[in-house]
Amino acid sequence: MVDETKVVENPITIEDIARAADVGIATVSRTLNHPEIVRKDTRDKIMQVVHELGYIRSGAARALASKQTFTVGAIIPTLNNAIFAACMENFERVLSRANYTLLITVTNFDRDQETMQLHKLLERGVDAVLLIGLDHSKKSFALLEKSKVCAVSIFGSRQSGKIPCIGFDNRKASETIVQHLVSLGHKRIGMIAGITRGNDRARDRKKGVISALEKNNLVYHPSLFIETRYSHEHGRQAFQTLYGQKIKPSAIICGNDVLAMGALFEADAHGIRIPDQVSITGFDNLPITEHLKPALTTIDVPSAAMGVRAAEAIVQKLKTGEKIKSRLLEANLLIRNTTGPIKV
Amino acid sequence: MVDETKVVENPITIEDIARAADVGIATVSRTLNHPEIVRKDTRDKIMQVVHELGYIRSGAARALASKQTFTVGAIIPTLNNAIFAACMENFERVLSRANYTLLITVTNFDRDQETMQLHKLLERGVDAVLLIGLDHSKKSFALLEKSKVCAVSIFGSRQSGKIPCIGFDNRKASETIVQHLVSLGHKRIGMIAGITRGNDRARDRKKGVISALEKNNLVYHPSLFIETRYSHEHGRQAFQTLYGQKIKPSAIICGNDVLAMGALFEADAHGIRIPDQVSITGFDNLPITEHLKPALTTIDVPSAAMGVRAAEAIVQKLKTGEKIKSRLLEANLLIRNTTGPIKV
DNA sequence: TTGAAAGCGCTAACAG
DNA sequence: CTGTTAGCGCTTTCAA
Repeated sequence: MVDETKVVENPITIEDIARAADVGIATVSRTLNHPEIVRKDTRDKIMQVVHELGYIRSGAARALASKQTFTVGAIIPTLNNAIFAACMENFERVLSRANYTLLITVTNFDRDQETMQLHKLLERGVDAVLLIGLDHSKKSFALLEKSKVCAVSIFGSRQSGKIPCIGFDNRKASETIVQHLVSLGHKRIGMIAGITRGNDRARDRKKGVISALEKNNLVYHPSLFIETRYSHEHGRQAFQTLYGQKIKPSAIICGNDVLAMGALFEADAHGIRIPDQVSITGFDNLPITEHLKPALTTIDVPSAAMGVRAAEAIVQKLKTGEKIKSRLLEANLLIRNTTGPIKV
Repeated sequence: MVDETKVVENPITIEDIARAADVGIATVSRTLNHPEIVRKDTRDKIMQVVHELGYIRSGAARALASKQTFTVGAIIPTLNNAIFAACMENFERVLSRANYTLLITVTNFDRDQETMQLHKLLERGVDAVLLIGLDHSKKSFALLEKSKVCAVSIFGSRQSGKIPCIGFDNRKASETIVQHLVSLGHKRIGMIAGITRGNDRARDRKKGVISALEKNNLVYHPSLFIETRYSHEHGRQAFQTLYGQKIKPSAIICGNDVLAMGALFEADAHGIRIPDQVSITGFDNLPITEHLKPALTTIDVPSAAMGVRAAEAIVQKLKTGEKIKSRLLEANLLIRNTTGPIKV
């Protein structure tokens, strides 16, 4: 704790302002928090002093006295996927406008990590927490319940009873993909899924594919279903594995766009024509996918909307106490050029 | 402030622990902060109670009493560019391991916005601040100076005297690109630059190109230099503009990879062969660029390294008071397949 | 409208 | 090694 730099970080306090403006500290506090209940001239005088002295309020003291930090925590798997980054960007923007600051922590898809992060956020006194999906550790749920902190989940499908969820139906979206493929005549369908353990979104996407397969009386070939981490490289590798099978799938559904792009790249590298030889689908609709050639058929996940809605709901709740309602947004299939009729 | 939900957020306090463990509150505080100076059995007893009661420390009270929040703020232009997202991911990881939490705010390349965000972070009592580049408002610098908060800048080139900078030489990197192009015989070189106003990185990259052009006795055609926002769409558009000129450039240098990809997409859409008809270069080395076909020639910006180094330096400084040294990291040219010899 | 004063929950001397 | 106590800077009754 030896540190000459942190001496008197922000020496000037509300008392200094009060003294300089010749008023009581309560009045200063009031003009800062509820200007309308302070007479205009005292208020003006105070604000002038505030600016002159470059006063910066102590959030810590404020939080301690008021039990509010004007801070919201988000616990996300990673920032390395544009889908989360975009979502956070919007989430932050809305929060920021309402004067909240965003605390971000990353779990790297590890639930225990998530629990620890949640604990830390709670210590920091966040007024609300944003979580991804519904798959959380018992301890996390216990913490949420005990702390009674305002919590919202996004990206998830189910209307979990535990915390309100502003998401979309991952499973249904997957089924839409299968339906589309089936309508093109595909029968032997494979999948490059994300790791489903501890990830309800990945699991729902996979389940959706399997159930839609069965609904269409198509056989589900476990050997054509690979689970792998989200990266271009893993997508490429998985594609190679699938396409290396004696009986190749005519269509490959990918758990997200990153995986799909990996598959596309690998196909391209081997001169495999898409969609003539294999159809490929993604999931997320990353901005770049529409520019690819062929443009990726994918699910348009409402990531920005979820970020915005979640932030709005949180701000609303924090301001008025209005309960947050779960809500399912649209996630539509975008048919582009990586899927096509099966060739006989 | 009417809100039945925020009643008794975390009712249990250090006093409850002290009482339940039959010790003084100071001892509880000690076992939580400096366990080594507490006798093992009292410590154990206390920790047991802590876990039993699910005690969560009040960061606000801690901060108020100790003048430390264990919180670091980052002010970045956007999360929508993978280069920043990746950098933040690494920054957060290192901070998190040292028990710091990351506060992220986004400016959307607006300096006034940045100043406001900085002010907010300072109110929140961040122990340190991360900034992008060296181009900040006077007010921002004043705030930094006055608050004496630990600040670090990344992505910048210059060894600014104001705040330590862990970056790389944007200008030199640009010159390398020109050099490469010149060695391939290119003479008529254009550029799709980012908006340089309020953005020293974009400015340095552009300056580097211009000065290298002059060094090589090539003429700088202002009409071949476009400044535009960072997006695929703007890249495409700018490419179209440049390639629509009566005398087309034989090489186009892009201010970042997003712009370069836009150019690539647009060229592709018009059947313009890269690099046969035009050479194109990027800047950043986004993960996807190596998978593109043709793979993008670009500058390998050490974004992850900057995130890690900055976080390490901050943690070090906060722990030991050790001053943060500015440092320039390597940013090398990656010659891939979007650049080739000029055809006569 | 304003001021005085009582905490908010914790850390860090200080004394034992 | 442990307990007592004085704040940290602010919000918020409660009176005036």
